[in-house]
Amino acid sequence: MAIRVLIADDHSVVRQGLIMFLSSDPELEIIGEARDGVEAIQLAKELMPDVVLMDLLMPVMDGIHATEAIRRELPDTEVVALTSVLEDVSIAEAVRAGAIGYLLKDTEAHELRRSIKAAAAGQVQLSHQVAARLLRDVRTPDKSREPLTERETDVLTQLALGKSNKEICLALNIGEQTVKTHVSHILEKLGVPSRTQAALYAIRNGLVGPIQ
Amino acid sequence: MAIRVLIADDHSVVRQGLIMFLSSDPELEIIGEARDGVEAIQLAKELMPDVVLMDLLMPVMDGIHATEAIRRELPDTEVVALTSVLEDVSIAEAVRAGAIGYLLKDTEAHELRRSIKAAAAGQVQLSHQVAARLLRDVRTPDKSREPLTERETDVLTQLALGKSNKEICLALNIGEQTVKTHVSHILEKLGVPSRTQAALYAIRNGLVGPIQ
DNA sequence: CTGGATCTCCCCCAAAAGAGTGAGGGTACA
DNA sequence: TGTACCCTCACTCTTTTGGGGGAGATCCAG
Repeated sequence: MAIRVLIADDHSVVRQGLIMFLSSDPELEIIGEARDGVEAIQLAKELMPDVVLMDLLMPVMDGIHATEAIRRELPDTEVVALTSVLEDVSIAEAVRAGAIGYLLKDTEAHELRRSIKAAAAGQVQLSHQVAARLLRDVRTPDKSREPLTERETDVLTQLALGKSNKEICLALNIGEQTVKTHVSHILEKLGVPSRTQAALYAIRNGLVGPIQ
Repeated sequence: MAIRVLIADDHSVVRQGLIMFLSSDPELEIIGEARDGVEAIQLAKELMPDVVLMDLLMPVMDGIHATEAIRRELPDTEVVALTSVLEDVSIAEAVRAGAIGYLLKDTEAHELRRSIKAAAAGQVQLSHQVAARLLRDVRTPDKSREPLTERETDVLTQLALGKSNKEICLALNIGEQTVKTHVSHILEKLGVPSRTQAALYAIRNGLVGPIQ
Protein backbone atom coordinates (compact mmCIF):
# COMPACT_ATOMS: atom_id res chain seq x y z
CA MET A 1 0.00 0.00 0.00
CA ALA A 2 1.25 3.41 -0.94
CA ILE A 3 2.60 5.89 1.57
CA ARG A 4 0.05 8.69 1.93
CA VAL A 5 1.72 12.11 1.79
CA LEU A 6 0.36 15.53 2.68
CA ILE A 7 2.18 18.56 1.30
CA ALA A 8 2.22 21.85 3.24
CA ASP A 9 3.83 24.79 1.47
CA ASP A 10 2.56 28.25 0.74
CA HIS A 11 4.16 28.43 -2.70
CA SER A 12 2.21 26.77 -5.47
CA VAL A 13 5.37 26.37 -7.52
CA VAL A 14 6.96 24.37 -4.75
CA ARG A 15 3.85 22.28 -4.23
CA GLN A 16 3.77 21.48 -7.92
CA GLY A 17 7.46 20.61 -7.88
CA LEU A 18 6.98 18.25 -4.95
CA ILE A 19 4.02 16.63 -6.63
CA MET A 20 6.10 15.97 -9.72
CA PHE A 21 8.98 14.67 -7.69
CA LEU A 22 6.78 12.22 -5.86
CA SER A 23 4.04 11.28 -8.30
CA SER A 24 6.32 9.21 -10.46
CA ASP A 25 6.81 6.81 -7.56
CA PRO A 26 3.98 4.25 -7.20
CA GLU A 27 4.87 3.78 -3.57
CA LEU A 28 3.92 7.37 -2.80
CA GLU A 29 0.48 8.91 -2.96
CA ILE A 30 -0.17 12.62 -2.50
CA ILE A 31 -3.46 12.97 -0.73
CA GLY A 32 -3.60 16.70 -0.14
CA GLU A 33 -2.00 20.14 -0.24
CA ALA A 34 -2.04 22.79 2.45
CA ARG A 35 -1.12 26.44 2.02
CA ASP A 36 -0.34 27.26 5.64
CA GLY A 37 0.10 25.71 9.05
CA VAL A 38 -3.55 25.85 10.07
CA GLU A 39 -4.65 24.21 6.85
CA ALA A 40 -1.95 21.58 7.35
CA ILE A 41 -3.33 20.65 10.76
CA GLN A 42 -6.90 20.50 9.49
CA LEU A 43 -6.05 18.37 6.48
CA ALA A 44 -3.82 16.11 8.54
CA LYS A 45 -6.71 15.40 10.92
CA GLU A 46 -9.06 14.74 8.03
CA LEU A 47 -6.81 12.70 5.84
CA MET A 48 -4.56 10.96 8.37
CA PRO A 49 -1.46 10.96 6.15
CA ASP A 50 1.55 8.77 6.83
CA VAL A 51 3.96 11.64 6.17
CA VAL A 52 3.58 15.41 6.07
CA LEU A 53 6.09 17.37 4.01
CA MET A 54 6.14 20.61 5.98
CA ASP A 55 7.59 23.92 4.87
CA LEU A 56 8.80 25.76 7.95
CA LEU A 57 8.21 29.27 6.67
CA MET A 58 4.53 29.78 6.07
CA PRO A 59 1.94 32.47 6.70
CA VAL A 60 -0.87 32.22 9.26
CA MET A 61 0.94 29.53 11.23
CA ASP A 62 4.53 28.48 10.74
CA GLY A 63 5.60 24.91 10.19
CA ILE A 64 7.15 24.45 13.62
CA HIS A 65 3.90 25.00 15.45
CA ALA A 66 1.98 23.00 12.90
CA THR A 67 4.45 20.15 13.30
CA GLU A 68 4.03 20.27 17.04
CA ALA A 69 0.26 20.13 16.80
CA ILE A 70 0.24 17.32 14.27
CA ARG A 71 2.68 15.22 16.22
CA ARG A 72 0.67 15.75 19.37
CA GLU A 73 -2.66 14.82 17.87
CA LEU A 74 -1.59 12.28 15.30
CA PRO A 75 1.36 10.32 16.70
CA ASP A 76 1.31 7.95 13.74
CA THR A 77 1.89 10.76 11.27
CA GLU A 78 5.53 11.57 10.68
CA VAL A 79 6.60 15.09 9.70
CA VAL A 80 9.51 15.89 7.40
CA ALA A 81 10.58 19.51 7.63
CA LEU A 82 11.38 21.15 4.34
CA THR A 83 13.07 24.48 4.05
CA SER A 84 14.97 26.61 1.62
CA VAL A 85 17.49 27.96 4.06
CA LEU A 86 19.77 26.38 6.57
CA GLU A 87 18.99 27.69 9.99
CA ASP A 88 20.55 26.38 13.17
CA VAL A 89 17.63 27.06 15.41
CA SER A 90 15.09 25.84 12.89
CA ILE A 91 16.71 22.44 12.84
CA ALA A 92 16.68 22.20 16.60
CA GLU A 93 13.15 23.55 16.81
CA ALA A 94 11.86 21.25 14.11
CA VAL A 95 13.40 18.24 15.79
CA ARG A 96 12.03 19.32 19.14
CA ALA A 97 8.59 19.85 17.60
CA GLY A 98 8.71 16.27 16.45
CA ALA A 99 9.97 16.36 12.88
CA ILE A 100 11.69 13.13 11.94
CA GLY A 101 13.46 14.60 8.93
CA TYR A 102 14.85 17.94 7.81
CA LEU A 103 15.46 18.48 4.13
CA LEU A 104 16.55 21.37 1.99
CA LYS A 105 14.59 22.35 -1.07
CA ASP A 106 17.54 21.76 -3.32
CA THR A 107 17.28 18.08 -2.50
CA GLU A 108 17.11 15.94 -5.61
CA ALA A 109 14.03 13.89 -6.43
CA HIS A 110 15.39 10.48 -5.55
CA GLU A 111 16.75 11.66 -2.23
CA LEU A 112 13.44 13.25 -1.38
CA ARG A 113 11.54 10.06 -2.18
CA ARG A 114 13.99 8.00 -0.18
CA SER A 115 13.60 10.33 2.78
CA ILE A 116 9.84 10.13 2.74
CA LYS A 117 9.94 6.36 2.71
CA ALA A 118 12.43 6.37 5.54
CA ALA A 119 10.24 8.77 7.50
CA ALA A 120 7.17 6.59 6.96
CA ALA A 121 9.21 3.73 8.38
CA GLY A 122 10.08 5.85 11.40
CA GLN A 123 13.69 6.35 10.41
CA VAL A 124 15.43 9.67 10.84
CA GLN A 125 16.49 11.23 7.57
CA LEU A 126 18.48 14.40 7.15
CA SER A 127 19.99 16.31 4.28
CA HIS A 128 23.74 15.98 3.99
CA GLN A 129 24.18 19.63 4.81
CA VAL A 130 21.78 19.42 7.72
CA ALA A 131 23.56 16.40 9.10
CA ALA A 132 26.87 18.19 8.73
CA ARG A 133 25.50 21.23 10.50
CA LEU A 134 24.14 19.15 13.35
CA LEU A 135 27.44 17.32 13.60
CA ARG A 136 29.31 20.58 13.70
CA ASP A 137 27.08 21.83 16.48
CA VAL A 138 27.39 18.65 18.45
CA ARG A 139 31.10 18.39 17.88
CA THR A 140 31.80 21.96 18.93
CA PRO A 141 30.18 22.35 22.32
CA ASP A 142 33.16 24.52 23.22
CA LYS A 143 31.10 27.50 22.20
CA SER A 144 28.78 26.16 24.90
CA ARG A 145 25.65 27.32 23.21
CA GLU A 146 23.49 27.33 26.28
CA PRO A 147 19.89 27.13 25.15
CA LEU A 148 17.63 30.05 25.87
CA THR A 149 14.90 29.49 28.40
CA GLU A 150 11.29 29.85 27.37
CA ARG A 151 11.00 33.31 28.81
CA GLU A 152 14.27 34.42 27.24
CA THR A 153 12.95 33.23 23.91
CA ASP A 154 9.84 35.33 24.47
CA VAL A 155 11.99 38.36 25.15
CA LEU A 156 14.22 37.68 22.15
CA THR A 157 11.19 37.40 19.92
CA GLN A 158 9.99 40.81 21.07
CA LEU A 159 13.49 42.21 20.82
CA ALA A 160 13.80 40.99 17.25
CA LEU A 161 10.70 42.99 16.42
CA GLY A 162 12.76 46.07 17.21
CA LYS A 163 11.04 46.85 20.49
CA SER A 164 12.70 48.70 23.36
CA ASN A 165 12.96 47.20 26.82
CA LYS A 166 10.04 49.31 27.92
CA GLU A 167 7.88 48.08 25.07
CA ILE A 168 8.88 44.50 25.76
CA CYS A 169 8.01 44.74 29.44
CA LEU A 170 4.59 46.07 28.49
CA ALA A 171 4.08 43.32 25.95
CA LEU A 172 5.05 40.58 28.38
CA ASN A 173 3.53 42.13 31.51
CA ILE A 174 6.74 42.10 33.51
CA GLY A 175 9.01 44.80 34.94
CA GLU A 176 11.57 46.59 32.83
CA GLN A 177 14.33 45.39 35.13
CA THR A 178 13.30 41.85 34.42
CA VAL A 179 13.48 42.49 30.72
CA LYS A 180 16.98 43.88 31.13
CA THR A 181 17.99 40.80 33.07
CA HIS A 182 16.67 38.56 30.34
CA VAL A 183 18.33 40.61 27.62
CA SER A 184 21.65 40.42 29.45
CA HIS A 185 21.33 36.65 29.67
CA ILE A 186 20.36 36.45 26.01
CA LEU A 187 23.40 38.46 24.94
CA GLU A 188 25.62 36.31 27.10
CA LYS A 189 24.21 33.04 25.84
CA LEU A 190 24.25 34.06 22.20
CA GLY A 191 27.71 35.55 22.56
CA VAL A 192 26.73 38.84 20.95
CA PRO A 193 27.50 42.33 22.24
CA SER A 194 24.31 44.23 21.45
CA ARG A 195 20.57 43.86 21.12
CA THR A 196 20.82 44.63 17.43
CA GLN A 197 23.03 41.60 16.91
CA ALA A 198 20.68 39.53 19.02
CA ALA A 199 17.85 40.61 16.74
CA LEU A 200 19.91 39.66 13.69
CA TYR A 201 20.65 36.30 15.28
CA ALA A 202 16.96 35.74 15.86
CA ILE A 203 16.17 36.52 12.26
CA ARG A 204 19.00 34.42 10.87
CA ASN A 205 17.76 31.50 12.89
CA GLY A 206 14.16 31.95 11.93
CA LEU A 207 12.90 32.83 15.37
CA VAL A 208 10.99 35.60 13.69
CA GLY A 209 10.58 36.39 10.04
CA PRO A 210 12.32 39.48 8.69
CA ILE A 211 9.05 40.55 7.10
CA GLN A 212 6.27 41.69 9.37
CA MET B 1 6.88 29.14 -32.63
CA ALA B 2 7.14 28.45 -28.94
CA ILE B 3 8.56 30.91 -26.45
CA ARG B 4 11.95 29.59 -25.32
CA VAL B 5 12.29 29.76 -21.54
CA LEU B 6 15.37 29.37 -19.33
CA ILE B 7 14.83 28.60 -15.66
CA ALA B 8 17.31 29.81 -13.04
CA ASP B 9 16.70 28.63 -9.49
CA ASP B 10 18.92 26.87 -7.00
CA HIS B 11 16.15 24.65 -5.68
CA SER B 12 15.43 21.57 -7.73
CA VAL B 13 11.94 21.36 -6.28
CA VAL B 14 11.17 24.82 -7.56
CA ARG B 15 12.69 24.08 -10.96
CA GLN B 16 10.56 20.97 -11.25
CA GLY B 17 7.49 22.91 -10.19
CA LEU B 18 8.14 25.55 -12.81
CA ILE B 19 8.70 22.92 -15.46
CA MET B 20 5.37 21.34 -14.63
CA PHE B 21 3.64 24.67 -14.59
CA LEU B 22 4.97 25.55 -18.01
CA SER B 23 5.32 22.27 -19.89
CA SER B 24 1.59 21.81 -20.27
CA ASP B 25 1.51 24.90 -22.47
CA PRO B 26 2.50 24.23 -26.10
CA GLU B 27 3.41 27.89 -26.54
CA LEU B 28 6.20 27.55 -24.00
CA GLU B 29 9.37 25.52 -24.32
CA ILE B 30 11.83 25.07 -21.49
CA ILE B 31 15.28 24.97 -23.00
CA GLY B 32 17.44 24.85 -19.90
CA GLU B 33 17.88 25.04 -16.16
CA ALA B 34 20.50 26.96 -14.20
CA ARG B 35 21.35 26.48 -10.54
CA ASP B 36 22.94 29.86 -9.88
CA GLY B 37 23.55 33.25 -11.41
CA VAL B 38 26.76 32.35 -13.20
CA GLU B 39 25.23 29.29 -14.78
CA ALA B 40 22.23 31.39 -15.78
CA ILE B 41 24.45 33.82 -17.69
CA GLN B 42 26.38 31.02 -19.40
CA LEU B 43 23.26 29.16 -20.45
CA ALA B 44 21.56 32.34 -21.57
CA LYS B 45 24.48 33.12 -23.89
CA GLU B 46 24.48 29.58 -25.26
CA LEU B 47 20.77 29.09 -25.66
CA MET B 48 19.54 32.61 -26.36
CA PRO B 49 16.20 32.17 -24.58
CA ASP B 50 13.28 34.51 -25.10
CA VAL B 51 12.57 34.68 -21.38
CA VAL B 52 14.62 33.87 -18.29
CA LEU B 53 12.72 33.00 -15.12
CA MET B 54 15.20 34.23 -12.53
CA ASP B 55 15.17 33.49 -8.84
CA LEU B 56 16.66 36.46 -7.02
CA LEU B 57 18.16 34.57 -4.10
CA MET B 58 20.81 32.20 -5.40
CA PRO B 59 24.29 31.11 -4.40
CA VAL B 60 27.47 32.01 -6.30
CA MET B 61 25.80 34.98 -7.97
CA ASP B 62 22.45 36.42 -7.07
CA GLY B 63 19.68 36.98 -9.55
CA ILE B 64 20.00 40.76 -9.61
CA HIS B 65 23.52 40.72 -10.97
CA ALA B 66 22.72 37.87 -13.33
CA THR B 67 19.75 39.83 -14.62
CA GLU B 68 21.94 42.84 -15.18
CA ALA B 69 24.51 40.85 -17.11
CA ILE B 70 21.96 39.07 -19.26
CA ARG B 71 20.12 42.24 -20.12
CA ARG B 72 23.37 43.92 -21.01
CA GLU B 73 24.64 41.16 -23.27
CA LEU B 74 21.37 39.82 -24.62
CA PRO B 75 18.98 42.73 -25.06
CA ASP B 76 16.41 40.52 -26.77
CA THR B 77 16.13 38.24 -23.77
CA GLU B 78 13.59 39.35 -21.21
CA VAL B 79 14.02 38.50 -17.55
CA VAL B 80 11.17 37.79 -15.17
CA ALA B 81 12.22 37.97 -11.52
CA LEU B 82 10.83 35.26 -9.31
CA THR B 83 11.05 35.37 -5.57
CA SER B 84 9.50 33.89 -2.49
CA VAL B 85 9.54 37.00 -0.39
CA LEU B 86 8.29 40.49 -0.94
CA GLU B 87 11.08 42.97 -0.55
CA ASP B 88 10.79 46.62 -1.43
CA VAL B 89 14.36 47.06 -2.49
CA SER B 90 14.45 43.81 -4.42
CA ILE B 91 11.64 45.02 -6.62
CA ALA B 92 13.39 48.27 -7.29
CA GLU B 93 16.73 46.54 -7.86
CA ALA B 94 15.25 43.93 -10.16
CA VAL B 95 13.51 46.57 -12.23
CA ARG B 96 16.65 48.65 -12.34
CA ALA B 97 18.66 45.59 -13.39
CA GLY B 98 16.32 45.18 -16.32
CA ALA B 99 13.70 42.68 -15.19
CA ILE B 100 10.44 43.15 -17.03
CA GLY B 101 8.38 41.20 -14.52
CA TYR B 102 8.42 40.44 -10.84
CA LEU B 103 6.46 37.43 -9.61
CA LEU B 104 6.01 35.68 -6.31
CA LYS B 105 6.42 31.95 -6.04
CA ASP B 106 2.89 31.53 -4.84
CA THR B 107 1.71 32.63 -8.27
CA GLU B 108 -0.70 30.18 -9.81
CA ALA B 109 0.18 28.30 -12.97
CA HIS B 110 -2.02 30.20 -15.39
CA GLU B 111 -0.83 33.54 -14.09
CA LEU B 112 2.76 32.45 -14.44
CA ARG B 113 2.23 31.35 -18.03
CA ARG B 114 0.43 34.55 -18.87
CA SER B 115 3.26 36.58 -17.38
CA ILE B 116 5.89 34.77 -19.39
CA LYS B 117 4.01 35.35 -22.60
CA ALA B 118 3.56 38.99 -21.73
CA ALA B 119 7.26 39.28 -20.96
CA ALA B 120 8.19 37.67 -24.27
CA ALA B 121 6.02 40.30 -25.94
CA GLY B 122 7.85 42.98 -24.03
CA GLN B 123 4.98 43.81 -21.72
CA VAL B 124 5.52 44.52 -18.05
CA GLN B 125 3.90 41.96 -15.80
CA LEU B 126 3.75 42.07 -12.03
CA SER B 127 2.18 39.99 -9.30
CA HIS B 128 -0.88 41.56 -7.75
CA GLN B 129 0.91 41.94 -4.46
CA VAL B 130 3.97 43.41 -6.14
CA ALA B 131 1.86 45.86 -8.06
CA ALA B 132 0.06 46.78 -4.86
CA ARG B 133 3.34 47.30 -3.09
CA LEU B 134 4.68 49.48 -5.85
CA LEU B 135 1.44 51.44 -5.91
CA ARG B 136 1.53 51.87 -2.16
CA ASP B 137 5.06 53.21 -2.37
CA VAL B 138 4.21 55.59 -5.17
CA ARG B 139 0.91 56.64 -3.72
CA THR B 140 2.15 57.40 -0.22
CA PRO B 141 4.86 59.97 -0.53
CA ASP B 142 3.19 61.58 2.50
CA LYS B 143 5.44 59.52 4.69
CA SER B 144 8.03 61.60 2.88
CA ARG B 145 10.42 58.74 2.46
CA GLU B 146 13.40 60.93 1.98
CA PRO B 147 16.05 58.85 0.27
CA LEU B 148 19.18 58.12 2.22
CA THR B 149 22.34 59.73 0.97
CA GLU B 150 25.20 57.55 -0.18
CA ARG B 151 27.07 57.94 3.08
CA GLU B 152 23.99 57.26 5.12
CA THR B 153 23.48 54.09 3.17
CA ASP B 154 27.05 53.11 3.99
CA VAL B 155 26.38 53.67 7.66
CA LEU B 156 23.08 51.80 7.55
CA THR B 157 24.78 48.87 5.88
CA GLN B 158 27.32 48.70 8.69
CA LEU B 159 24.61 49.25 11.28
CA ALA B 160 22.59 46.37 9.86
CA LEU B 161 25.59 44.15 10.43
CA GLY B 162 25.05 44.77 14.12
CA LYS B 163 28.03 47.06 14.58
CA SER B 164 28.24 49.76 17.21
CA ASN B 165 28.89 53.39 16.34
CA LYS B 166 32.51 52.94 17.32
CA GLU B 167 32.92 49.93 15.05
CA ILE B 168 31.22 51.77 12.23
CA CYS B 169 33.48 54.78 12.53
CA LEU B 170 36.51 52.49 12.34
CA ALA B 171 35.10 50.68 9.33
CA LEU B 172 34.35 53.88 7.46
CA ASN B 173 37.35 55.89 8.63
CA ILE B 174 35.33 58.74 10.06
CA GLY B 175 34.75 60.12 13.55
CA GLU B 176 32.28 58.57 15.92
CA GLN B 177 30.39 61.87 16.12
CA THR B 178 29.92 61.72 12.39
CA VAL B 179 28.52 58.24 12.64
CA LYS B 180 26.07 59.40 15.28
CA THR B 181 24.98 62.25 13.05
CA HIS B 182 24.39 59.86 10.17
CA VAL B 183 22.54 57.41 12.39
CA SER B 184 20.28 60.18 13.66
CA HIS B 185 19.47 61.20 10.11
CA ILE B 186 18.84 57.59 9.15
CA LEU B 187 16.43 57.08 12.04
CA GLU B 188 14.66 60.28 11.14
CA LYS B 189 14.37 59.45 7.44
CA LEU B 190 13.24 55.90 8.00
CA GLY B 191 10.83 56.97 10.69
CA VAL B 192 12.08 54.37 13.17
CA PRO B 193 12.97 54.97 16.82
CA SER B 194 16.03 52.76 17.27
CA ARG B 195 19.05 51.38 15.49
CA THR B 196 17.67 47.88 15.87
CA GLN B 197 14.61 48.81 13.87
CA ALA B 198 16.82 50.51 11.31
CA ALA B 199 18.75 47.27 10.98
CA LEU B 200 15.51 45.35 10.53
CA TYR B 201 14.43 47.86 7.90
CA ALA B 202 17.70 47.37 6.05
CA ILE B 203 17.25 43.62 6.07
CA ARG B 204 13.60 43.73 5.05
CA ASN B 205 14.54 45.90 2.13
CA GLY B 206 17.43 43.76 1.08
CA LEU B 207 20.13 46.30 1.81
CA VAL B 208 21.99 43.47 3.47
CA GLY B 209 21.09 39.83 3.66
CA PRO B 210 20.04 38.44 7.00
CA ILE B 211 22.52 35.62 6.54
CA GLN B 212 26.15 36.51 6.64
C1' DC C 1 28.57 83.85 -7.30
C1' DT C 2 24.96 82.31 -4.29
C1' DG C 3 22.24 78.77 -2.43
C1' DG C 4 21.56 74.05 -1.43
C1' DA C 5 23.03 69.60 -0.35
C1' DT C 6 26.33 66.64 1.63
C1' DC C 7 29.96 65.20 4.63
C1' DT C 8 32.51 66.03 8.36
C1' DC C 9 32.94 67.15 13.30
C1' DC C 10 32.06 69.70 17.69
C1' DC C 11 29.29 70.70 21.93
C1' DC C 12 25.87 69.50 25.65
C1' DC C 13 22.53 66.51 27.47
C1' DA C 14 18.87 63.01 28.40
C1' DA C 15 17.51 58.48 27.73
C1' DA C 16 18.40 53.74 26.86
C1' DA C 17 21.12 49.86 27.18
C1' DG C 18 24.04 46.70 29.47
C1' DA C 19 27.12 44.64 33.44
C1' DG C 20 27.25 43.19 38.09
C1' DT C 21 25.31 41.83 42.33
C1' DG C 22 21.78 40.32 45.38
C1' DA C 23 17.47 38.31 46.54
C1' DG C 24 12.67 36.30 47.11
C1' DG C 25 9.43 32.82 45.28
C1' DG C 26 8.44 29.08 42.30
C1' DT C 27 9.02 24.34 40.43
C1' DA C 28 11.28 20.09 39.55
C1' DC C 29 14.15 16.54 40.89
C1' DA C 30 17.06 13.48 43.68
C1' DT D 1 14.75 18.19 52.30
C1' DG D 2 18.15 19.96 49.94
C1' DT D 3 19.74 21.47 45.32
C1' DA D 4 19.30 23.43 41.02
C1' DC D 5 17.14 26.21 37.85
C1' DC D 6 14.02 29.70 36.43
C1' DC D 7 11.42 34.01 36.79
C1' DT D 8 10.92 38.03 38.96
C1' DC D 9 12.67 42.54 40.62
C1' DA D 10 15.85 45.90 42.84
C1' DC D 11 20.07 48.74 43.10
C1' DT D 12 24.32 50.78 41.25
C1' DC D 13 27.33 51.81 37.72
C1' DT D 14 29.36 52.63 33.01
C1' DT D 15 28.72 52.74 28.25
C1' DT D 16 25.96 53.47 24.32
C1' DT D 17 22.57 55.70 22.03
C1' DG D 18 20.06 59.45 20.24
C1' DG D 19 18.38 64.55 20.03
C1' DG D 20 19.48 69.38 19.23
C1' DG D 21 22.10 72.96 17.65
C1' DG D 22 26.07 74.81 15.38
C1' DA D 23 29.85 75.03 11.97
C1' DG D 24 33.59 74.55 8.41
C1' DA D 25 34.54 72.31 3.87
C1' DT D 26 33.36 70.64 -0.60
C1' DC D 27 30.71 70.29 -4.67
C1' DC D 28 27.19 71.23 -7.87
C1' DA D 29 23.47 73.76 -10.14
C1' DG D 30 20.94 77.91 -11.01
